[in-house]
Amino acid sequence: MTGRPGDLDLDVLASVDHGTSDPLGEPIVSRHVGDQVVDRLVTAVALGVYVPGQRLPSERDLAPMLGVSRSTVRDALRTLTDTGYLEVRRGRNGGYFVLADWGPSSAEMVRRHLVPNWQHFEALFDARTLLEPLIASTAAARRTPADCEAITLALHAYGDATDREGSRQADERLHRAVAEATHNPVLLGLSSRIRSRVSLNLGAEPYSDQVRHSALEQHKGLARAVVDGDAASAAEVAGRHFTLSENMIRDLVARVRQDEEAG
Amino acid sequence: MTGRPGDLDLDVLASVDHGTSDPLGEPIVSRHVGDQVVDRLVTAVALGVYVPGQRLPSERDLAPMLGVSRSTVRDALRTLTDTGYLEVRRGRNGGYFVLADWGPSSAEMVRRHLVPNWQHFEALFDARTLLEPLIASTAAARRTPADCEAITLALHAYGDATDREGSRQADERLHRAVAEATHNPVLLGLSSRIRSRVSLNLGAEPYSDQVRHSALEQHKGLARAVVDGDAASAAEVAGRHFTLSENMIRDLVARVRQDEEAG
DNA sequence: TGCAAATGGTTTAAGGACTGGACCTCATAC
DNA sequence: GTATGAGGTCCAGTCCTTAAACCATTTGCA
Repeated sequence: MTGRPGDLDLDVLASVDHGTSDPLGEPIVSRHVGDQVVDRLVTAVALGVYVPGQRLPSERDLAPMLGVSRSTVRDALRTLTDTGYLEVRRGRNGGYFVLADWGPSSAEMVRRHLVPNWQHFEALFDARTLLEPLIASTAAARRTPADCEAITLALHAYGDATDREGSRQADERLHRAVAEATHNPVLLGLSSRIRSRVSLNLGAEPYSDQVRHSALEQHKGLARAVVDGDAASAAEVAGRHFTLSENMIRDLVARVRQDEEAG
Repeated sequence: MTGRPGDLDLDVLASVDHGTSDPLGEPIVSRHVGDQVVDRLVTAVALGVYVPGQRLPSERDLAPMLGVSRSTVRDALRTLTDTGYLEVRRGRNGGYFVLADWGPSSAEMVRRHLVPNWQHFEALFDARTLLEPLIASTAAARRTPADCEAITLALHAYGDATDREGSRQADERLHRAVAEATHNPVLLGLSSRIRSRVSLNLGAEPYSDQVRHSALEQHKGLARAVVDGDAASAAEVAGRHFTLSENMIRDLVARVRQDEEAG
């Protein structure tokens, strides 16, 4: 998040990575409060807390929510507006609105974010494909009746979703419900952060009726396995689910790269 | 790391946790550069990069290493000295020296850090007991000849270690070598951070000849399984290994708590 | 029709964190 | 005994952040 506008998020994994090699050695980058606000807002949108077209809370409301001054919030919102992620309207009923087009398959997005950081994403997807099965099986082993209810509700919401936005929100909600069933805050945070990292740079994963259909099936399978307490099956389904999504993104990037070489 | 001296590290998991619940809502805490320097230094010692009695690099050397000004480094070193983690000597051949006693079973340490944050540790140990088997089995599946060599060397170093400090360093090295064999930076960072979080608040895990003996056996088993490419066995050994260490710490805290109630 | 309200936009003063550099003090190796 | 390599002190300047007051624009509603 350090950097010129139009260049958000080169430090993919900054929060997940770092500390990897020896503790000294790597220079310290100061995390300005302003940058952190930008991060939070982007994450909120990435996770579907605010959907395209929706109005964010007003500057005066966000400031206390985030525990920073209004000026700082303004800076962050300004950055996001300049970058083209938000639109600002003045006057009563004005505010900052999430723009629709920082979406998924925009080839521009892929070219700007995915391709240059592809090795980060390789690592991220790989980790996800390893971690999510663990989370799923742990959830299956530990779920309570309340968890089962939440998972079931989320699953139904996913079935009911009609558009991409709805699907994304429901997807987030379901996976979150599963992660919550592990009753371990570390795993929950991990899963949540990985998911936001992914969707944050993708807007959303590739989407089509066919994809949605198989995702729905997998989600059903995942939910059932967790609710049934079948850890092995939960892990297996989760593995397939995230491998599928990994492959789709791989294809997407490959296509864009081909276009790049061709054009 | 925000806080009065003598109270380092109340935010266990801050880097592993956070982002858990909704992205807004939680107030932003500014991560001063100075605090980050403290973090790095503590981590470095926790991971055994600098051992008790050893001299840290001079202020003037640390500044460029960490990419901050000397004044900032001084602040951090000052904090650590005030807290009793470092000792400072002036004059030629002076410098900051790691003190011996912010070690392990110091009941004071346990009382001050472990007990008040016990729920964090529960979560942390739980996560570790879940994640390390995954890391071990992944390592077993992906290890290269070079990895095997590193693991074998680390194992020998562990066998050769005679004192607690040596054991700790060798332990760190072995587990790191295993994590490296996953060839996934996310997992490596995760494992590394969890380990530093643990040893950072413990100084070291409980230690005795008997413990050392069974740990050595487990380390041998782990190394063999990874080198042999036996993923299932690697996971199983890792699970037992970290469960053991979890239980030892649980006992330690239980004892201190009893003393507290009794005394 | 016009005023009140809600929202973004602007300005300013003050405090704090960091930087960078100059200079001082201390202990010891040579 | 002195040069050297450490920490200790001070300071001017920059940038970030806060806090608070006030301006400008739109819209709902009386």
